[in-house]
Amino acid sequence: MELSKNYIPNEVEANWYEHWMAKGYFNSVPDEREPYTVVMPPPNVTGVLHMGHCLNNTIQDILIRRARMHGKNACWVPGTDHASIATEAKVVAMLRERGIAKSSLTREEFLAYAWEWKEKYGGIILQQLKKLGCSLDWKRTSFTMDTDYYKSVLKVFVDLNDKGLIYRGKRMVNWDPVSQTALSDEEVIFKEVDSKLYYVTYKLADNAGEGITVATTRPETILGDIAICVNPMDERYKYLVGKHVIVPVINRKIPVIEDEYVTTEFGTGALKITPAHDKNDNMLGLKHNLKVINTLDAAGRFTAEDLNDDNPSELVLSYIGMDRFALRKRIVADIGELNLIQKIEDYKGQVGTSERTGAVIEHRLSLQWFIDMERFLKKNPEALSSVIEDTIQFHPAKSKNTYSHWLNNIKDWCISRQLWWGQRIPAWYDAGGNVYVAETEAEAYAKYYEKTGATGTAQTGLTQDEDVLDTWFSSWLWPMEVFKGISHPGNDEVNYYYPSTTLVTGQDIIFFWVARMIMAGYEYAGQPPFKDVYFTGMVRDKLGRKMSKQLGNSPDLLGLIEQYGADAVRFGIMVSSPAGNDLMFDESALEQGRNFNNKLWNALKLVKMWEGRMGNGESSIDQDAQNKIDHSPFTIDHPIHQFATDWFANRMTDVKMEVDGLMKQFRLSEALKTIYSLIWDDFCSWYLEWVKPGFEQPVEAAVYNKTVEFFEELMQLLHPFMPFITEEIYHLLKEQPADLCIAQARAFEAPEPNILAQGEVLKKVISSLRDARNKNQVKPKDTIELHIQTEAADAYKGIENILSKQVNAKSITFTNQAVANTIVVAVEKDKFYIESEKQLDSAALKNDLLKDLEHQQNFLLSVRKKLSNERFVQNARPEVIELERRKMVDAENRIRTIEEGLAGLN
RNA sequence: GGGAGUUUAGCUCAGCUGGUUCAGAGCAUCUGCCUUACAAGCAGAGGGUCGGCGGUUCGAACCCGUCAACUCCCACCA
Repeated sequence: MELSKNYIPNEVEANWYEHWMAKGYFNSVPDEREPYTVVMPPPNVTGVLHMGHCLNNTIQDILIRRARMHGKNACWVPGTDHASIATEAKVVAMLRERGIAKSSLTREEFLAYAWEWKEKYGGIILQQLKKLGCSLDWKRTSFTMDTDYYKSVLKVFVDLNDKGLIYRGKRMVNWDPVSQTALSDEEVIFKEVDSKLYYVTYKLADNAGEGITVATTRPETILGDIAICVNPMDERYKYLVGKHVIVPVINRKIPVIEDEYVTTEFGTGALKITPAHDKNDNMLGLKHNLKVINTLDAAGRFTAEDLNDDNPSELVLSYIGMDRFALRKRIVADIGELNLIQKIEDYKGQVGTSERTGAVIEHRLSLQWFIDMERFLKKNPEALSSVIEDTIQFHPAKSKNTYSHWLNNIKDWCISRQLWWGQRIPAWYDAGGNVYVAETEAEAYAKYYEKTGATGTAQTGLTQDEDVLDTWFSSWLWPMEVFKGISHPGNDEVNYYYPSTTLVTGQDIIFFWVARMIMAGYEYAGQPPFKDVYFTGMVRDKLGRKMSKQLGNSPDLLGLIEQYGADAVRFGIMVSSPAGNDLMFDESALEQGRNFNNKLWNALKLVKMWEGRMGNGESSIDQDAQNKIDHSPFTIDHPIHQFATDWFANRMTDVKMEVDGLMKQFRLSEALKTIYSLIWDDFCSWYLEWVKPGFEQPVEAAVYNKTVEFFEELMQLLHPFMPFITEEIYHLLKEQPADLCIAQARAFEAPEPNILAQGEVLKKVISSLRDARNKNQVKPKDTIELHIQTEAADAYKGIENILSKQVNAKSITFTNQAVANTIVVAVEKDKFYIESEKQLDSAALKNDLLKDLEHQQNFLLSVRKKLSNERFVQNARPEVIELERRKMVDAENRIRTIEEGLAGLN
């Protein structure tokens, strides 16, 4: 079979994915094996695959594939989140494009459009994950508005309500005037903006010649002012307390009150109170029993509905319908006309914006549903302790701080949203305003009848709450409800798969999602939803900037997969991905991945070449010796390739152990790098070169078989990271009884340290000799004669053939003394003399040796100094001292060698 | 304002319990090679006062103090 020059991923990848799917490898059903469960953080149903998803899902796939290959029943559940605000916004935009206003539709009509949209575009992102190779159990694909899921959300709402953990109340909430809904505190993002601080004077009601000046960033709210507040300690304003002032433009008469809340240092020390539009003002308003005058409607436009008592002027009436920002400008101008603006300062302030729409949020007094978080936590103290005590392990652990800080300062969770797309709140109201919370309308009526004594079947008299629930109020049930643990509690699936094993998610949703899943887990399952949480950082561009549409710096992931192959993309993102830290994405990492693919491909080509010309002679590998604990391969009696195969077998085991350790610690990036280096350096650069037969020479059958076996194992080790090419090579290597995807890792014994050490010495000897050749301009093609001065000549005879091949020596001889006019190389205690036909530049050689000599002498000096330090000898551990002694001896030997070399140079 | 983190080669980062010749890797750079698996490659090399200062210790990239720079999270002094 002819293999192409380079590896071409595209076709291979699609075929393998199809094959795996056809074989049903990704489908999990409960069995006697230990489960390894991962629930995918459900992306927004409207989402498109981006680098963050790529990182996140690659990590999950690595964990899942590795678990699948290590005897676990691996189950990775895909799905999407209905994302009420984001999706509703998209649907509204789509309707607008079609010339349809949301307001012209009924709820049912709108939802029909929304579902239509969902069916059409929802789940594109899941399809894209297939391109990345994600081994998801597609049969389990879930959606947070699936019928059962929907019911489970209502069930939880009703349950929490029955338990008294939910309440409805008129509170100041974060209001998004664009999507016109309330938001939870977590959905508000504060941004620093340049704004102005306006100093506005309010004249005294009984003395227009005098006034009090306040500083405000929001002059448009002046029309809702109900008091001026000063600090009781503030001598400047003492005399004004109790008097009245006139609100500019609206001419409302309001009192000057006092409260310690006011800071004397800020602005003028006088604060205007607008209880309808500011959280703190609202708090003060409640405290001082002030009236609330609302001046903005749901869309953030001026409304005069509350101003009837003020007999608003034509001017004020002309503001009606004006947007808050336009109104600000207008009012500043109008107050300016009245000469009541003292000054305007530049001011940097924090402004809350909506996480979903970016709109500047308003504070708005409205009737909303809340969860009483403090009580919830009191009932479920494990939500905090499990993380602190590592029942749930966070990786990196530093996230524990963030987590516990949030829980310790928890605020009530506003769970109602003034939207249509989502789970409609299962609360019904009668004409008297009484509320009936029930899972179904029928049950609500039952309660209604019971309470009111009304009879009949006519089911009228109740109206359902118009609002839906916060998206996170459904996703916090995700790890349970994907196995129907809420809708069908105690079923076999949830019993088997829950708690899930590992959650992989972004640091940014630790409060939104992770914390709440943990809380729900304890409340509804009495168990944490997962054992480990791996937090990924944010993917940034190579300049460290966030990826954003505006900057145009977010790469087209599918394009990258097309260009480099999915394996290369996976490699690229993982190799540059330190756990828990942000990742600077650089396309050059993908190139590295592609090059790695190619390297693997070429190693395959080499091995396949041997297949055709395998020697039929006696094996030079003693198969039995592989199993014996006889690791003195430097011995002459051993066949010529014994050392190479023995060494690599041990080296591979060594790496497997290391990788096991790294994976346990979730150090995936390092695990990958370790495997990469095992394959590229140890396998390709060393092992294959060592056993590679000369040009057109046959290869020993035993070496060939060993090599194929090694190659298979390497593919197995790498498969979770780069599933496609490994499966491809695995099958091209030889006829396989099964697929790599489900191949089970073999048990292995700890490697033999001696042979590993010998391998390292051999590498070092080869590198040093090559370096010496290089430095002395001995061309690669020029052969040399190598003389070795060693006490272990026998040992070198076992690897003579490797050595001579690797340094292009036509002869190797052993000697007891320095060889004149040669290049001297010292490795450990052994000396190597390179004899070459090339004229040696003895001056340069001498120079190099002198430099080395100086370095060694300095080193020796420092070691001797250390050893002569009594306190060191007294305090240091014996092995440390022994080590220093050895260093000293080594250095002395080297110095002697160098001196001999110098002498030989005449 | 509070808290957490980071600072090691030109860049991105490892460096776990203070002690191997420990100052590392990848990328980039330089030198030499089109050597029949691979130029998307091979063989080598150079490059760092481990942010500054002080301390603990026989010994510090690592522990402590302090200063500096940067990052993130939390918190609406209008």
